[in-house]
Amino acid sequence: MDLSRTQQDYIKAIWNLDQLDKKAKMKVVADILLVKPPTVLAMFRQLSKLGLISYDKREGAKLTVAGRGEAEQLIRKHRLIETFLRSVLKIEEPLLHDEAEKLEHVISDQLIMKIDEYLNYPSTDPHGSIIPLSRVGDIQYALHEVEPDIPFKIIQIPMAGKEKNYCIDNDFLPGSEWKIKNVGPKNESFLVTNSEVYLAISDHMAEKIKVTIIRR
Amino acid sequence: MDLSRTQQDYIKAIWNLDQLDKKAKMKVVADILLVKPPTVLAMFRQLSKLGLISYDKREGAKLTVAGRGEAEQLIRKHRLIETFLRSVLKIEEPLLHDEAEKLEHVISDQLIMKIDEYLNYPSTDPHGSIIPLSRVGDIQYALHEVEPDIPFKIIQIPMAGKEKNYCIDNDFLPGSEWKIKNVGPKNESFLVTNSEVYLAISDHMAEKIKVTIIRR
DNA sequence: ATGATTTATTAGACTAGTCTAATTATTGGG
DNA sequence: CCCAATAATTAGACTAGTCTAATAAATCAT
Repeated sequence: MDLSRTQQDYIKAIWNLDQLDKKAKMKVVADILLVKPPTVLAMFRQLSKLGLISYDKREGAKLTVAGRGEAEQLIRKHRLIETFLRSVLKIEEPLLHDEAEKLEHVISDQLIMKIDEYLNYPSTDPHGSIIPLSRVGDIQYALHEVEPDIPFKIIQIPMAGKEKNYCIDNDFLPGSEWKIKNVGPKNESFLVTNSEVYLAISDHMAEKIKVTIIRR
Repeated sequence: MDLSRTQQDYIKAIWNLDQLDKKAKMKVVADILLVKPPTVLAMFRQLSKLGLISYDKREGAKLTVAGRGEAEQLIRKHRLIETFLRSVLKIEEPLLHDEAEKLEHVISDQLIMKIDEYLNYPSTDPHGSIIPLSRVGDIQYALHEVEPDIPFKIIQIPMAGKEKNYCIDNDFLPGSEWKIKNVGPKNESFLVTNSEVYLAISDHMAEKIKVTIIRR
């Protein structure tokens, strides 16, 4: 969805309160995020408009399914980052938490995938908290965003003419599963394979092709 | 000094141009940072006011000593991060650069020290570029050499008698952090503050007091 | 050296996120 | 049940970073 750092902070605060069975009332959220109530109100309205929360004066803010998804991807990043910094660099609290708090907002899905892989897909963080699963599979990427060797499924190929025929001729079609084997030196082409054939895809095409990551 | 992410980007752009022996003209910087010239002008003025650059229409922007220090700390972080991500996670270009570009703005000095230690103090990054040395805390100045509004930490106060008591009574002690608020008309006294109290220090004392600049 | 092109500057406006001060709603204790 | 305390909301303003459109200055090519 692409939320601002600020929006992410509010979503997380609401999620955290929910975990504690507390209502995300305006005053409470304001105190947590060190802002004033009118600021929170403005942000609640913004997040409602985005379909991430519903807000009611007496119930406080509640995450929608979409909102919870966003929150859990952030929590996932936070906990993977803590696990990583702890295991590699032996970072301890409180630095551990503080750094994760900043890093979770800037580390990409791609890098988080690598970290997850490096840690061998841990299910809990250094505090024993559960690391939410990646929502990969729900998230759509353009083909050129996918890391080499990560298997993906094609969702959509909005092509026409010669390009379309090229895809059809090679069974490079929605529903089929491939992975990137190699990327050209200037990112100008992608060598993909379905473990039967190899196929070259130009950056121009790669940017338009929608895929989703496959979880095994 | 505590620059915004945006300010950091401008400082880095100017530093990079300087490395290529190119003048940091407005148009050029605008194109690099994907903004329009008036935006760059506004930022150049802001950075001049902060004492980080000097700007002249035909010469472009030039980093001051302070500005170059800031730039090099950023470059240092960038290169250490790239080295780290490469060596631990085997991240490759272009992801490597993109992530470092974001991480360098949020990773603390403390964490960078840990990374530096983990990597055993490397002198070059994966591309062979030299990693600038940390400057935090390494250069010692006499108090009277420090610029106004630059925060510093006291290292040593070789005083005795009344002068010593004056320092002790006012918590003006090694380890504490201050900055110069004002300098007397003939450089004969320095008004310093720790944002709680103000204190007058004579030039005679100022010449003996050893401090180090704090860069945050 | 002068007119055309490019670059720099000014003026004024917009957005996101924040604030304060004033007002309106809600709630909980006698 | 009423009123005082607390919470929510409105209105209006500020800052940092950005923009566009118009003007001024510099540079460059003949």
